[in-house]
Amino acid sequence: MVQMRTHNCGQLRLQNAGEHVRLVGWMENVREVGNNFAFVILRDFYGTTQIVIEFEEMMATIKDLNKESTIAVEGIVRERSSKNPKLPTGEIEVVPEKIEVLGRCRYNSLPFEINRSREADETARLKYRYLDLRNPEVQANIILRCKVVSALRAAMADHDFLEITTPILTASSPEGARDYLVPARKHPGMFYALPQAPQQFKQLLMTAGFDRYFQIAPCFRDEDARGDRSPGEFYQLDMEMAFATQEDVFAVLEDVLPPIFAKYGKYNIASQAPFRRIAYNDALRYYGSDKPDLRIDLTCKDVTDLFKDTEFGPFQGQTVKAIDISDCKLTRKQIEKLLTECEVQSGSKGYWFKTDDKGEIAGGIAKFVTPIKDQMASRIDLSPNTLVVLSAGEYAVKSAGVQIKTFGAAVEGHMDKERYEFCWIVDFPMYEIGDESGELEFCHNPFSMPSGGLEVLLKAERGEIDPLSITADQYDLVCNGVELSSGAVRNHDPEIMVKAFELVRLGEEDVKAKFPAMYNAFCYGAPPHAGIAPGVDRMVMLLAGEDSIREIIPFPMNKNAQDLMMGAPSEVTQKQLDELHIQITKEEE
RNA sequence: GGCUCGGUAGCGAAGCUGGUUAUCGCGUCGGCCUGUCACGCCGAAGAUCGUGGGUUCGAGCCCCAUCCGAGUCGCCA
Repeated sequence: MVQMRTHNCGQLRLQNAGEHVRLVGWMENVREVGNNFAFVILRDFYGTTQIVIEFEEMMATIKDLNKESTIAVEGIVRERSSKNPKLPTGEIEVVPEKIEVLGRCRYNSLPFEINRSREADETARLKYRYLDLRNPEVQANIILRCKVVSALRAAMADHDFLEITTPILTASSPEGARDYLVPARKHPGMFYALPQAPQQFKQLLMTAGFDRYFQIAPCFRDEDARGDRSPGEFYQLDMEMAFATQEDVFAVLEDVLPPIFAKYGKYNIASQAPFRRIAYNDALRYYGSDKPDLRIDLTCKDVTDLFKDTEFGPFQGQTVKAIDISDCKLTRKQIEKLLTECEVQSGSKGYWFKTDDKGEIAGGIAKFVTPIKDQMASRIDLSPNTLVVLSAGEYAVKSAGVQIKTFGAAVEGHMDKERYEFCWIVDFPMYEIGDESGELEFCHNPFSMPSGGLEVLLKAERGEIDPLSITADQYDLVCNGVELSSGAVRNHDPEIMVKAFELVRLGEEDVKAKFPAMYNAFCYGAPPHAGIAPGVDRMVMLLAGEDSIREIIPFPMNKNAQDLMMGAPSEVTQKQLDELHIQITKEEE
């Protein structure tokens, strides 16, 4: 009985010299040196090993093969006469007695070069993802993902969480994103939906008496993609705890995440527990964003009152925010280029001035700042060589947020990239005035417990407080400016639920109609519970230091939610459609 | 759907103010080379410049339309 292999390609060392071995793998490269002399690089999952071809007969076998064919090599391990210290197996080589072809690569030109696949056109990479993934660099991200998922599972189990799977075919939910629908064969005209998150199931598990639940949960949302958002499907570390508070949830993740970030992250410095808590309103006030990047030391200051009597048109009667950036060596041209970048992203114009070597105000809108220099200096740092970037108007806050991230990354000395900075954003508003309706609406989701419970809602109902001032026990986990996760203390009390709905002109019937299972379940005695669901893909993306979420997904779809490799979505047969009682109507031209 | 950027041999790029034979690197094929390791040297093949129309004596380059891709906004509790 012949073994497929005795060793892998990353394994052999000098002490193996003289052993008879059998290796298998892909023929990565052939370096011919002389007539009947060549080096073949054999690659498998574990590494590469050099094979020396010294005879005519074997040379013929090799020459007959295209690169990336799979072969088996049987032979003797030998100490190299010229070693390569850069390679783990660089001290040895294998002298083959027999070479066997296992899987012929039928093409002598590949859609891209394996070891440079990351530079190739993304469409080609996705279509030939199985070749792209042969690149050890690309493979490394998937390996990292596996390790991180295992570590998360182990850590959650350590904290006494049970992994419980929840249905993939479920009911369409009226809240949130667009659902993926699945026609029900046995129920003409009816549909299942793929879950946007196991939200309701996990809350029902709490109601059922499970104390700590988690799941590496697939979630499906039919929304457009982004660099950090995969279209269609993604994974969450979904968790929920019964009889728990916000701080209980924080404590679990503050315990689970830092060691994993420290061990698997590209950068090995990660903030430790407790993570900073920043109120939603403060996050906007100081960072212009509800997902601040705390690696950046810049904050924005309100200078609206200083420009009360300004002659500068764009600032007249507007909110004005300023960001002071010390020790800035950017030229005028560079500053304006960055400002333009910010404008594209935030959709509103930015302004600037700076202080020169002597601390005099110069450049940009200097003319309008000089008269109020002293007041300005009491508000922000105006020491020499400080750049001040400003934004004004309705979107001043958001614009300032973009400016902080852009200039923070561009101006030297204001951002330590090589670390992971976590923070909790807390005290989210419960309600907001809807853009379209102009009326009070839920700000995020209606499952969250309003801080202060029923009492607060009643006060708002009686007009004693502004409903917009009500906050929810809801929180986001943010890392390096990336929203990793949203969570909340849930509203487990049917009475408070109905009252919360009444404030947005809905009532008990709406709650029952929208969330029948949960509403009914909560009427049988529910535990107070809280949870969160960090995005696994985004976490791995941060750990790998990648900018595109597709780099850490084994088989990603493209921006248009197509799987180019499998050819999905695709048309189906008429028979399939008939069974599902589905008729296709052609879109009119 | 809006905006921005892009599409040039199998792959990655260059291509000036429109000018005659469209460059360069990698890969492929052939030759040389017995210690390479991103091997080296010599040579060759390989391009409807995304597509369609227009301007022009002349278009990879300018104009119009259109397709495809990426980023971003909308959207995503």
